[in-house]
Amino acid sequence: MAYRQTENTAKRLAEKRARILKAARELVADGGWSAAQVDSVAERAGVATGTVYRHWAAKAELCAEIVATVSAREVGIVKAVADADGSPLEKLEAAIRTFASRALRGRRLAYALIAEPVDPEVEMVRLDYRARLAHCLERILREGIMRGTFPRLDPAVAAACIVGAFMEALVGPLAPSKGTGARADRHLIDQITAFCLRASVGGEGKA
Amino acid sequence: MAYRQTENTAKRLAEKRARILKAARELVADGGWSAAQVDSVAERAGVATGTVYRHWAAKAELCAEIVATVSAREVGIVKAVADADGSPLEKLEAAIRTFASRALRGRRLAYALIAEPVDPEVEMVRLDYRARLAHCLERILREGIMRGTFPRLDPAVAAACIVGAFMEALVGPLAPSKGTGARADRHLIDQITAFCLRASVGGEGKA
DNA sequence: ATAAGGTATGAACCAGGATTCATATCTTCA
DNA sequence: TGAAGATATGAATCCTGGTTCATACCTTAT
Repeated sequence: MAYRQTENTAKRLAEKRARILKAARELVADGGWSAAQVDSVAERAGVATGTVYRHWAAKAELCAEIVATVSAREVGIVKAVADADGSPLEKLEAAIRTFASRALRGRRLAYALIAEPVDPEVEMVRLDYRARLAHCLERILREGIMRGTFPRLDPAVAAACIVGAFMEALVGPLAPSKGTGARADRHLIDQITAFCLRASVGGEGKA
Repeated sequence: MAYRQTENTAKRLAEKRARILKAARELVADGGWSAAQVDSVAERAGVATGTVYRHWAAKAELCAEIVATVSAREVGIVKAVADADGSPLEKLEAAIRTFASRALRGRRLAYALIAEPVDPEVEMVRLDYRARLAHCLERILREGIMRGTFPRLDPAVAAACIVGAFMEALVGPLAPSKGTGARADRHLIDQITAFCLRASVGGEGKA
């Protein structure tokens, strides 16, 4: 035997992988999925086209990983909110506000992750994203129902409704080309939050 | 001159066009967009591939027309509800219930229209669909706000939220392969409706 | 009946982007 | 240093569906 992958090599490999992933994410983040062609990704990452296939068996897997990575981050943040102390009401509000304001910051990427057409394999990861998000909210809702803060609603359905509500209300303003200001963003976030809280609380929401 | 399109010919043309459109719609309705390849559509309609291009300049236009047609029907129904007599609250409830139950009937088609990936050009028509739907709801909300039934919410945002809420809550159960029963459907519709009403009314909703 | 001009056909063509793979380069280790 | 094994390269290839177009067929009006 005259070669055995050394630790260093492994590290270099990993770095290259990360570089490619990052390049792809950046391309998506400012040109949407269609900007992330394998050739462009490779070029931006400074590697040859074929190299990409040394790390992912197919482009769809690379894309799926992007969605998974980014969404894991977002879900993590929302989850942290859900796990923090505070009343269910406060947590619900914080979760929604946090998600919405982050989405409005990284508009193009958020749009790609939330609404832009992708191929089915990637779509599945996206659905999973929503499901995870909904799951976080569902936990908050359950807690609130037990404590009597929220009425007897089906927490699974309500959670899905909340996710849908803020994503849909966000999509328009997120859409590439639709420019908006900080003022409008704030208003939007307030309205979305208020809507979801009213829906969950059933009255005592801040209207 | 030895030929001028006669009334009869025009009618035949129109019929053929309709046949193609119908074939395409049916294919989408049970296999989703990917089942509606030009060749398959043509075959099902009993015409040659090229004939399709005599009626639409590109496939995307055909697809767009399908979305436009079907969604116009749905929007029409919701609009009728919005225009009927009744309190804003009743109308809002009726609109949501109607939409949801119809979607659950034509599951595959509804899924294709609501959630399945399509190419950008068609996507625009889909967004338009949602916008129209939102518009109907917005009118109801405005009326309710004026009458004091609903709190001071931004009707545009709230309408988007409602559309998003019910579509998202519907998508899971609509997804091809996910089988569900009439009982579950009813429960889902009730929950979605209750959610949206609470969000709009802010208290006196039926919980 | 037939010329003139629509309409239909479907096999061939094409575009665009994902994949491959023979070749070159780089790493390790005796 | 050099053989053996890994990795990287990127031009060539493949694939999938949409689109075209030369040809054949139908209608109409004389």
